[in-house]
Amino acid sequence: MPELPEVETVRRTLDPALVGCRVAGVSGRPVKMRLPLDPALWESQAVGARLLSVGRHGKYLICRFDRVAAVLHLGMSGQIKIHTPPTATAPHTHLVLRFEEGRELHFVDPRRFGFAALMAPEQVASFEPLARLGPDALEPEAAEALLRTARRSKVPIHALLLDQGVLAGIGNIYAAEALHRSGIHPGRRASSLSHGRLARLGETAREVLLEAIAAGGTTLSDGGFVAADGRQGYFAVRLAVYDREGEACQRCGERVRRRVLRGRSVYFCSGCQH
DNA sequence: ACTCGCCTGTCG
DNA sequence: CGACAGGCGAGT
Repeated sequence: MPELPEVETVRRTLDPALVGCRVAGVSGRPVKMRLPLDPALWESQAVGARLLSVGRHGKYLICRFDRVAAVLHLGMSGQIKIHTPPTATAPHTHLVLRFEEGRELHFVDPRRFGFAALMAPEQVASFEPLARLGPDALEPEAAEALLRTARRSKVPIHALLLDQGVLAGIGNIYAAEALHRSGIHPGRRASSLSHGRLARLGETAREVLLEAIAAGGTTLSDGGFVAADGRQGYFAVRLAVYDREGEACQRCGERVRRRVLRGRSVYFCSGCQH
C-alpha cells in the first residue's frame, strides 16, 4: 500500500516523536511475515537502545539506534503508529516498542507482507532487500538511472517505473500519475521513448512524489493509509487517473481506462497518453 | 517477461 | 461468492 510519499510521511511523524528516546520494553509474538519477526530478538538487542535517526530509502524505513539498527517495510497493509498509553492494541499488531519517555511504537500489518528486521548497524548497507535497490526516486541520480536503464530495456515503461532496482520508491499509484502527467502510455516499451520524453518523465515523477509528500500521502477511500500520528493523507483528491476508471480525463475528456497487466491494475487515458 | 503465491479484509 | 487491494520475489 504505501509508496515513497506514504513512507516519507510516516518517517516525518516518527522522527520528532521518537528520536532521542530509549527503548524500555518490547512485546509481540513470533509471526511469519515477508521475513520472520522475532520479538525475543528485539527484547534482547533493542531494550536499552536509544533511537538516533529515522531514515528512508525508497519504501524502506531505516531506524538507527545506538548499538543496533532496524529496517522496516510496510508491504501492502503495514502501519506504524505512535501511541501514548493507555491504548488498546489493534488487531494484527505484531510488535510494540515501549519507550522510557512513555510512548509506544506499534507495528501493525494484517496481510503480513511487510517486515521489521533487526541487525547490527554495519549490516544495514549489505542487507539484501536494501542492497538491491536503485537510487531513491527523490535523489538527483534517480533521473539518470531511469534514462540509462530505459535506453536498453524493452519492458513496458510502467513496469520499469515499478522496478525498485532501477529507482526506489515508486509504486502503482505514482507510476500511473507520473505517466499521465508526462503523456506517456504505460504500455510503451521503455527503449522506444525519446531521451526528451524520458527526461520529462523523470522530472514529472519527482514532482508528483513531492506534491504527494506535501499532501501527507494518499489515503484512498478505504482509509488504509494513515501516518504514525493517525492522520490521513489528502493526495487522493488530486489523483488524475489512479482509481478513476470511467471518469473523464481532466486534460482531454476521454474516459480513464483500467487494464490488468502482470496482475496489477494500470490506469491511463488513451486520449492523451501515447 | 510474465504468472503465481504470500496473507487478510472489503466491496459488489 | 469472486474480484481486488499502495508490494515483492520465487518460480517458469
